[in-house]
Amino acid sequence: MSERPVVTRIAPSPTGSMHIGTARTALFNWLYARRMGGKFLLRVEDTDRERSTTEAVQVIFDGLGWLGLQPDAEPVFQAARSDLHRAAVEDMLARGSAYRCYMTHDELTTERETARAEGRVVRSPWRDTLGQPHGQNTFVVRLKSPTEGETIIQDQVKGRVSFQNRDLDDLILLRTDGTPTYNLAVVVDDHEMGVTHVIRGDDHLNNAARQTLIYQGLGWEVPVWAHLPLIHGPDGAKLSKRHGAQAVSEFDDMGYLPEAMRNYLARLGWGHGDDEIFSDEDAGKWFDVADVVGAPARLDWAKLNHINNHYIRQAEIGRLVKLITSILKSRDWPVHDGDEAILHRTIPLVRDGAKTTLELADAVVFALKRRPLELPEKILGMLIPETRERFKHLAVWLGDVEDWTQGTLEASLRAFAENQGIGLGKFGPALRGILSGGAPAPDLASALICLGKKESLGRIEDALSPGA
RNA sequence: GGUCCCUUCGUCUAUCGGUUAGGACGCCAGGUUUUCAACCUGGAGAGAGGGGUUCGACUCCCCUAGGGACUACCA
Repeated sequence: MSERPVVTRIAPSPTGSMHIGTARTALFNWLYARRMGGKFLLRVEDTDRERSTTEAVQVIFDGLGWLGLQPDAEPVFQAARSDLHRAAVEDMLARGSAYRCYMTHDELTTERETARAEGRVVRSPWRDTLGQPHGQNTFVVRLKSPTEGETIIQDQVKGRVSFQNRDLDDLILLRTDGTPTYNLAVVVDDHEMGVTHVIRGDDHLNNAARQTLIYQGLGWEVPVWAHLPLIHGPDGAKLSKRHGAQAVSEFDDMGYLPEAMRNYLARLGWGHGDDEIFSDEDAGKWFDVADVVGAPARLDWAKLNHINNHYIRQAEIGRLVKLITSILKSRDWPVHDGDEAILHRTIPLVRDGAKTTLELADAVVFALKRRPLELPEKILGMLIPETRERFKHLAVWLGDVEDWTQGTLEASLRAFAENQGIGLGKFGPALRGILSGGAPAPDLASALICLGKKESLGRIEDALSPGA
């Protein structure tokens, strides 16, 4: 289409939270820019000064940063560019593709009602009154859009979409206070920023027609459009709070890894053959907006969990140690100095079943407990005299194990069971209980490794001492 | 009301006129087993409905139904 290098952008407005749909739109823009060797830009649509606090803007930066979707240039702030927007309107006025409309609010309301009743679009009487002198000075500037013919959107996702121009009204470009409206600002900014591909939610598909008219009124080249279907909740309704999460930060809080989110979000509305788990590099090589599915996709927690589990298994242990430590601290769990080493050997042994880092944190607390452990009734109940006797032998038996490793410990435990003439099931549950204090714990050999020899024997000893 | 978009297993998708309609998640059954999980094996499960076009339609066209977006001097 265009010989220029590809430039994509994400243009969120600072609302105080970053919707997961916005995140996916950002991802697709980012991936497409990578695929085409182009640039991915960020524009903050902060023209609503009420909501656009610095905190709200920061939420966008944080969300993008967490997801690892860094823009390739400094962010652009829309509110700072109103001079540009106004200049563009002046130009349109000069070209005759825009006009001043002096309708009052009341007149507008009446016109809107009759227009609706007549099944047509709102029309301003000022549209064809050239250079009309007027007493009052309040006016808006409207786009003088064609009333015949049709406007075609060649959309990369939706295909060819046509609109009858008679159905498109003369939208307002400049308000009575002289500030630019959204549709105008978007067009001017995208043009100014050199955006070649507008990839955004399909709630803007209708706007694309109007914006095309603005481009034409300005004599500018229309960008390539790609309108992505929205993300819905598991029930098919628009994703909202009641579906569990909506904002990017919530996914972070729930223990999802950014790379898992990227992988999952990429698969939501897009596919590449049978590939399910893939790297950013692969996605960057494969992704094409033209391959995006046209229908809205539903958020599926089970699948997200599965992918997150995959990436938790892949993650570097040191990184997980940091993540888990901060989760524990946020839960007011007393993290001690030596705990980092414990986490380093515990995480690899318990991560396989963790769907989120929150679950990983749960899986790790048994190893972090301090002696003497408080044993729940259920475990105490298992410690009948016969079992206590057996654990005395076991303590000695394990005390003799020099090589405190998985294979050796497993063999040792089995040998002990055999030596006692019983099955592992006879004392395994009780042993796990006194080692973990009732908290979730992995298989016995793993649990022993997580705790280390000294701590393991200590916990057994505690359970056997009369005071326990 | 008007304009526009969407419709393959429960979910995400593959298929781009000719396939036993494939994969993944989930689910069910079995195996393994010291809890939970993980893991291994197997299984059930889909083209919204109706018309066309065609030798042949999930794929192209039309209608219906059902979802959704937009319809602000909000973005």
